[in-house]
Amino acid sequence: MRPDLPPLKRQRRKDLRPDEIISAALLEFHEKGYAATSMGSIAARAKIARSTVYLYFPDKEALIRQAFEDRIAAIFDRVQVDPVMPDGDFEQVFRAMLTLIYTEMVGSDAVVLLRILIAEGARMPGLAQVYHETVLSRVDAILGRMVANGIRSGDLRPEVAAFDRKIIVAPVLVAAVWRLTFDAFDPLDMPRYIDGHVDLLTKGLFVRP
Amino acid sequence: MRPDLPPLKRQRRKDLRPDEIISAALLEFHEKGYAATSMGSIAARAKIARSTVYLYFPDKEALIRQAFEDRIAAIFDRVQVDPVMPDGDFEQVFRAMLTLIYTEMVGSDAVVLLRILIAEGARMPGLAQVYHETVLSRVDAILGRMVANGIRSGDLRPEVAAFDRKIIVAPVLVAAVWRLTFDAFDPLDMPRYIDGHVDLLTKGLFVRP
DNA sequence: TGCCTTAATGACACATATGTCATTAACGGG
DNA sequence: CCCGTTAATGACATATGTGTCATTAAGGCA
Repeated sequence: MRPDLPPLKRQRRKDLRPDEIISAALLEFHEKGYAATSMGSIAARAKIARSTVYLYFPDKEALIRQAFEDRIAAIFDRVQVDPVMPDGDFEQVFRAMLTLIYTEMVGSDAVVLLRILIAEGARMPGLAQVYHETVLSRVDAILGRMVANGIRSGDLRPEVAAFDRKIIVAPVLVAAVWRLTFDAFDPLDMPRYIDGHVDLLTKGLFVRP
Repeated sequence: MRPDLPPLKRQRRKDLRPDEIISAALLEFHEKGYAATSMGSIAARAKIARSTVYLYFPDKEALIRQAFEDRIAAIFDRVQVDPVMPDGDFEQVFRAMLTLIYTEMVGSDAVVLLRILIAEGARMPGLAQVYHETVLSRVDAILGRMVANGIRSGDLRPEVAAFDRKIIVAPVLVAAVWRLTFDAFDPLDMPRYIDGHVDLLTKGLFVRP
């Protein structure tokens, strides 16, 4: 807890408010869950009056909506800037891609969004659809291109083209969920986990017949 | 909506109440989520007065606790009765095991429990721990034995022993989450999904070098 | 049949959340 | 420096939920 910073000017403050509120909200959501979080506790966390929140967001759903848009956009910005996909060995390509997804998704504070999506997605179809369009289908498209390249270059088995590609990245989601739910009493060894994931992808479980 | 059945006797009714209430609760949880569901709506769904619920469960958490115990036990009962694990081809073993898990977990109405666990697990450590002990570690142990057998028989690569075995079944969890959240506008082709999963496990993505 | 046990109910007191609005006071321009 | 603008506030009216308890009535039993 750092000491109070010198107060900002009024106009500047107003510009920053929405983001301050969203950050406070995400912390609250993380601790209590979306449904169980009240506008009051969000305001308290942001150190403003409850009614002030309503100056910026009509209600809690608008708030979570904005949070999704902002944070997802931020992730894609970061990834876009730094698309380190080595050209060479296909195993390296997979490892790089997965490591990127692991750190961006599992590491960042945006995991809360994933939990909210799973918990409330069915009740907020808009959210689920936006997430599907902006994240999942994009990731799937990228994976699709990678797989196509791999098959063309002869590195990947042609049958892989028929895969539901969710299978390929499924362990990432499980890692995220695990950290949210079970990490306290059964922590995940991330490097080992990633190694296993890459190894499974490249070689499968079986000895060559 | 079937017509009202003849009312049961008083004593018999009392015995059945807890289960009736749990069923009603699971339906409500499914529709509105755990946190957003009130005791009132559960009672309404079960067609009893709200105060009657308190006759059987002290509060909502006790209710969800009981629901977990009952339904998980039921699943294990069903599986125990019918442990069809073919001895022969190891690919068949995996396919049988995965199909069983897929139908029991993804198919059954107990998926709601998974969603609740993800959504509220961090706030209800008891739940998460019970689930971890009764389901996850058991499944992991079974998988561990299968893998050990496979390595001994020479079917599986020895490196697989070092895997975090969550990786092997991760696609199951993703399928469950997908159906809860995105199935409405991007339905999952389950047979194709399972095929892909088995194929990935047995052969990996790569052509043999 | 008619009493007695007890499952079930409805009402009460209390707590917490929401959304609105008149009022306040901090800033920034003239 | 002071006044007008407006970001921020606190209080109000309303709604929804919780847990308890005295009362009711359904049904088992003599």
